[in-house]
Amino acid sequence: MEIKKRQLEIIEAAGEILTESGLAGLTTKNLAAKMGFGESALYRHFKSKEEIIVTMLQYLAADMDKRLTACVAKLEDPVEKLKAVFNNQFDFFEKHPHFLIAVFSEGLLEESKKINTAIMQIMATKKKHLLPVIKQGQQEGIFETATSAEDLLHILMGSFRLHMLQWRMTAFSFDAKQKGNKLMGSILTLIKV
Amino acid sequence: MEIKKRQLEIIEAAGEILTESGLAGLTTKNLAAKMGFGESALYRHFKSKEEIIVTMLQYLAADMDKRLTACVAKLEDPVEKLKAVFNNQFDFFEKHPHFLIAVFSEGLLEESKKINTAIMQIMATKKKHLLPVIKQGQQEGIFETATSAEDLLHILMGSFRLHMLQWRMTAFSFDAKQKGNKLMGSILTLIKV
DNA sequence: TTACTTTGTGAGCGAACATTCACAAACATT
DNA sequence: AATGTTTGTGAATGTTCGCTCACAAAGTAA
Repeated sequence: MEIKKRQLEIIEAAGEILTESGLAGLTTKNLAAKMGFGESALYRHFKSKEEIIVTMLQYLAADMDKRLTACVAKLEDPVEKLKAVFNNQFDFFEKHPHFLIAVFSEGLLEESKKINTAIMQIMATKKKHLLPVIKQGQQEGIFETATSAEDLLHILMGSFRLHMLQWRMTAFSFDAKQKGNKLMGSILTLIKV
Repeated sequence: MEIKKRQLEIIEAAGEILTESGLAGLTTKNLAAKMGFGESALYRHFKSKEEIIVTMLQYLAADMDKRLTACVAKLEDPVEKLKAVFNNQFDFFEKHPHFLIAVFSEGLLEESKKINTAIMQIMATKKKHLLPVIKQGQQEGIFETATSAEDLLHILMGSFRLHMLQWRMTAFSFDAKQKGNKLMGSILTLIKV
């Protein structure tokens, strides 16, 4: 799946609309207006609105996969790895807040089968990177073993998601990176033995 | 705000549609069909579709407020209080899974100002009940004080929300109450001194 | 210059949307 | 039996939706 330059621009515009006006705001009319051309031009680059959304979610999953892989590879300590992963996420969303849809894609659930699959893929990608790190930490005796690795992951991801949601709901009115790193630091302290 | 019997039936039908078909599925046509009458009859009970959604969210907030108040009142121990609160929530959503929209209402964000306000109210209600209990636990030396009460609340609520999301995304395929109580128990153990 | 591909335009399609309105049962009150 | 209120019907409203199509610039390659 290669994404062309113009396609990426459209995807970014779609993300902006979703974040600032919700799903109801994402119409072909609005999207074309934001791109500065007519509605029909959209169909030169995508064959349907559904394809635009699916491509966006797939792009986000692939991008996250790349970022998190690089993030985890260069460190040894599990705690540092986790901190690096979340810091990377905060960085990304601070730079591209319109892609917060990647975190709140539940709003798109049940729109179509393909979209559902793409949403699942994003969550699976995150899990793929974090779970091994947590298990590593448990094996090295750094993290609590009374709670399963899955539950620890659940706590981390749930807290991260709620943090991002509050950031958006307050119209990005606080420093998501600083507050987020502090929060994730607290959690890591809690789950350390 | 008094809700009539027929209005409540409509609200429940709307919740069912939202949970099983998403926001796009909630049309006046579908809603009327589920109620077994024509579209125009809806407007005997509500003056707009927006009013239906807002009333639903307000009803959920009020109902939750009542339930959680009763829940917290009859217990002393903060740990037991929290367990009771979450157990009550699991019970409610097991009985009324179509009202899961109360937890995932972010999907409705930015649909309208009134809807946004109603969503905020639901989150504020939860917070109102849980935060004092956590603070009480900290004062009594039961919960960790290295992490702020707000952060502890954040972890609890974030984990709860993700749990409910996974339950829905897997089509209610596991026992949300049993698994949820286990998860919340783990978290409570983590934050105990 | 010619020919081809890419990317745009603008009018227009049928379908679905929320909402309204004149009207009719059903029901309760007198 | 007569009257008034609730709650339904079914057709129709205008609007917006995603999408198509015949056509035209603009860019590329021979």
